[in-house]
Amino acid sequence: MPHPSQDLAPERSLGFQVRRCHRAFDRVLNGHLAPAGLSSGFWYFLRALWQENGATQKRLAQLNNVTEPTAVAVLGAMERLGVIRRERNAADRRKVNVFLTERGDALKVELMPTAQRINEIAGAGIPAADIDTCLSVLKRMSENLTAEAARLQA
Amino acid sequence: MPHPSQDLAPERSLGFQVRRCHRAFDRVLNGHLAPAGLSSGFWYFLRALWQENGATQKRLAQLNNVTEPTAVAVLGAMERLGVIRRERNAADRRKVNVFLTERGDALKVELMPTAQRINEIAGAGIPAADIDTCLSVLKRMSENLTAEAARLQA
DNA sequence: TTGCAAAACTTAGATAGCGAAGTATTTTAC
DNA sequence: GTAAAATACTTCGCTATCTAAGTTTTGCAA
Repeated sequence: MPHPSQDLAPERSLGFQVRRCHRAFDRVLNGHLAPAGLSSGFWYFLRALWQENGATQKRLAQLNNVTEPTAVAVLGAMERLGVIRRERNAADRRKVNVFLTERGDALKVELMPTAQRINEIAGAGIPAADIDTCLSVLKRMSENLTAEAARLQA
Repeated sequence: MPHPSQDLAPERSLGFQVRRCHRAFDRVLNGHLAPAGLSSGFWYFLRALWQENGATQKRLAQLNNVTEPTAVAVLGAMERLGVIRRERNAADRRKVNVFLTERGDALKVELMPTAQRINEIAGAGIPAADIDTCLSVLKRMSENLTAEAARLQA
């Protein structure tokens, strides 16, 4: 029987620490993006588009690990701001392809160094091997939990 | 000079993997709580109250790593649902102490095993030593980023 | 002792995320 | 060749989160 206090210790809880770390990343990302008039939600879609310009909304949602309604909302805001352009696919009219505008493309040069800097700040003073371990644990946990979410759905 | 594709690889990005993992945790937590009529936002406040029943809202926000307006919103919903009770502090009338109701207290028995189960699912197949490393890296990153957020503020 | 600063909470308005349900288009199956 | 199923997107309504600004209460200092 574990000691009662262990049951509750958030320090030892993966869920708690992941959430806490996510909130910290999000705050810093927003803090760096706000001066440019951007919000953290844009970042992940921009990165996906720098890799796959012209991707469909569904594809972008997948790359980004968000649902389609979220993608619709964020991409709508991005379109209104003029960083992307949406184009109905001629061959399959169910699809919408998303393209960066000139302005959206230009943000890459501006934002990539910022993102790298944030990752550097986050990892400051941590051995590279430990960071690699952490990355692979996070990846495996995401997979485990995604499988569980699918199981719950069914 | 790193290879261009490395710049963008989300797999290697701490921010990306933390966010992805957080979303996965949140989905599974919601999936387990929804049948009980609860949402994931309640969980962290309930756990804090199981440890410090009667804490002030400010204290709960700190334990939970959220801002005070967030605490107000979530605790308001919890009060409407009848799992907590708010009481103006007599000695210092600026403070509001938050207490679990009988119902809120009873949720502990129901929910703690669920939370432990979710952490077990997340960590399935991962060596304990790697999980410990991950936990300490996450903690350190949170600290690094919180310091940076404070620096940005100033 | 009064007046100003700090503390704790609240309100207002915004963004990001979700599930459920709806629409239009394409594919599949008979 | 048409009906049903699947796909891609959208809409709707909700929760959680933030920042900025406002209120009330307390404490400190001239």
